[in-house]
Amino acid sequence: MKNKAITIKDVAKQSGVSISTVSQILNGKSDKFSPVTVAKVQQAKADLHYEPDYFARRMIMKTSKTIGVLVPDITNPFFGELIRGIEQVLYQASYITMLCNADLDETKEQGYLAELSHRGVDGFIIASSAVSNQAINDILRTKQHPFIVLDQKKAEGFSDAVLTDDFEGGRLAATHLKQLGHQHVAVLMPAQASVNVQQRLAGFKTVYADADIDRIDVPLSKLGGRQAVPAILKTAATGLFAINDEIAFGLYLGLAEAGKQVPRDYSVIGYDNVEMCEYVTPQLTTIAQPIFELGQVTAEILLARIKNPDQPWDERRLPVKLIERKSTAHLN
Amino acid sequence: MKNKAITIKDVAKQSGVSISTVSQILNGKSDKFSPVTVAKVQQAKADLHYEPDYFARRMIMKTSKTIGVLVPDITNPFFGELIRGIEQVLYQASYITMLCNADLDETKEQGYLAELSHRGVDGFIIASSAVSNQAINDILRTKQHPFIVLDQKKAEGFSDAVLTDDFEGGRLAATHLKQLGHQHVAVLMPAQASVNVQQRLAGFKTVYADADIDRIDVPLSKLGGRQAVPAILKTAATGLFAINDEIAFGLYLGLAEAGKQVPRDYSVIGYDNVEMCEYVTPQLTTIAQPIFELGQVTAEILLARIKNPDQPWDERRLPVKLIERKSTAHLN
DNA sequence: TTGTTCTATTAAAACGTTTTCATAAAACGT
DNA sequence: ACGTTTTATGAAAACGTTTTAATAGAACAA
Repeated sequence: MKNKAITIKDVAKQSGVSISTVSQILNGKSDKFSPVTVAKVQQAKADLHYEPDYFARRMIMKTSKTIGVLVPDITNPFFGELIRGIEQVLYQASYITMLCNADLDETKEQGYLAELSHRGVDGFIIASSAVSNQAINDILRTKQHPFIVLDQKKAEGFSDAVLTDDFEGGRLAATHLKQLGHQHVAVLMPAQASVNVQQRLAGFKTVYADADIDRIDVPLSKLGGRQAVPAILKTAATGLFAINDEIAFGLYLGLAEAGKQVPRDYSVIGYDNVEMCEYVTPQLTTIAQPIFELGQVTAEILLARIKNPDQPWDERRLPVKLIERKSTAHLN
Repeated sequence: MKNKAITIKDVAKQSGVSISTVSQILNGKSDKFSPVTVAKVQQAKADLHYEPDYFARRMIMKTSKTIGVLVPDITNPFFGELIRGIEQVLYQASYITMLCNADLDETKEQGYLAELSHRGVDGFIIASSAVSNQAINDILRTKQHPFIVLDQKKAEGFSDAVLTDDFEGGRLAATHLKQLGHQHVAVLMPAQASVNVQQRLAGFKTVYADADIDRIDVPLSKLGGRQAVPAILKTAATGLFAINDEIAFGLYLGLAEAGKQVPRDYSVIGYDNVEMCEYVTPQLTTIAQPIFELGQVTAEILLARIKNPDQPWDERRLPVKLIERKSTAHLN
């Protein structure tokens, strides 16, 4: 770590000029200096393999070229894909991604948020629904950190937002099920869901009456879906709307364990269109979000805000579509 | 970002003591000062919500309480689980994880490595097999960064290492297939595989003769497995050893597309025991690595090395076991 | 009393940069 | 030839900490 680190002073000495000359030349102000001086400095830099000290530099610059990204569950491939999108544009803008996995633990999430703030990241992307508005206000808003939170309907116009058309997604899922003749359906989602998930339900309800919907509380995981099956069997539902694909995968196993077949006994439709949907049997019908693009757009908006903090709030809404595969069928 | 940031100077002024007094009290040297002074400082700190500037502090301390983690493909649930393990112990030691996703791109990987080094992370965990020894030497070894690379048989004893018993894993897979009566088998793995993958093959070969093995080159992805199926059909193999679960999942789809059934027509066995194995139909027989634990141990070893840079090299080998499920069956 | 050891505190140096402002030399205009 | 602008460079201030060494006073020992 401390292999007698070489500093700007060494470069200055080696090239026979002053420290400030070196600094300026190395920071793009070369045209203010004579070509020969510039050359000497470049040479010395190369010879010594000099790299400016990150911390010293940032102490003055007040910018770290780093974005903090907070996800709730890195194990969920949805977030994997999202991160890929985010990272792609961040990388090109030569920002580095500081990824933190809250692991569905709110305390941990708060801790990371504080820690990231503390470390002076230039901006935040929060893909975690557990984080409270309280925390956002305390840590981000008051410190005037640029940030953007995903999966969250912006209640008030005090931030940028990128969201997918969750309402339409819910509606799409419902009409598909209805068209297949399912009179009674169950929707599987967490008890206290994030706003975007609630939107899906709202859209769903434009098609099915409350009386025809059984809501079943499940955590957003495969295990959640699997364990929900006994509850499902008690209902009259034949169509199952899993609020994300993970739950749907769990349903597959739970249903199989109960001796039920998809789509003969139950039609199931997921949400997200994770890559795995295509590889599971039967292939999962689902509502596709443009996950990778979602990540890209999010990063772009954040970068834009950092560059120009005073621009008007931006809101981007991404489309959603039904992908019909083999897990839904006509009721007979 | 710069809401007239409050510095240690403000705290000093407010509590009527000197800067250095504040600094020392806030850094655990409280017992050198009178209780009343300590109280005043604590109070002022609380009142002002003072937090020491990260960069100023690190400039002197030369330690960032940060570990850089490099993974090749964040989309692969194996790495998701691995990261969870790593992060769990790092978090408890109040280190923060700086996660970078190389996205199977070697250039990007190098770039991240350099950038992380540049930013003075305290140590590296490299779970990426693409990174060359060349790069490791250039960036890590010469700068004396503590690091540990996973998925890599340590060729020379110049670093810590944690590895799973890949050789045994391969052997286990092979004997299972053999016991089921499969005379001819195919193994699916990348053309130039990392050392750990090669070990799996080596173990596999202790059971099957070269003549009975068809090696098929595939990338380590679902798509890879799927596209390998035509090649498989041309061989006499009835048992399929996918070098990781992702490939196996791909196989499922590819086989189905070719009108073949698992395990009736082909027995397939995977590697890793990713959570999804259980949720896929038929459930995937696989070689289980203790993924989460692997992450934990890795982080622990790295932390130990950071704390005590001169301790002898540590090498940990984790066990592996066969998980028999529904994707393998007796040949008839 | 007087020298000596503690005790509580602080001034100042250091960390490695960037940036601002001053300055000497050179070029220019008349 | 003389004042004025331009050009090339460097000295020093700043960034916000931690750490080291110094200091004044109190407590103590003889």
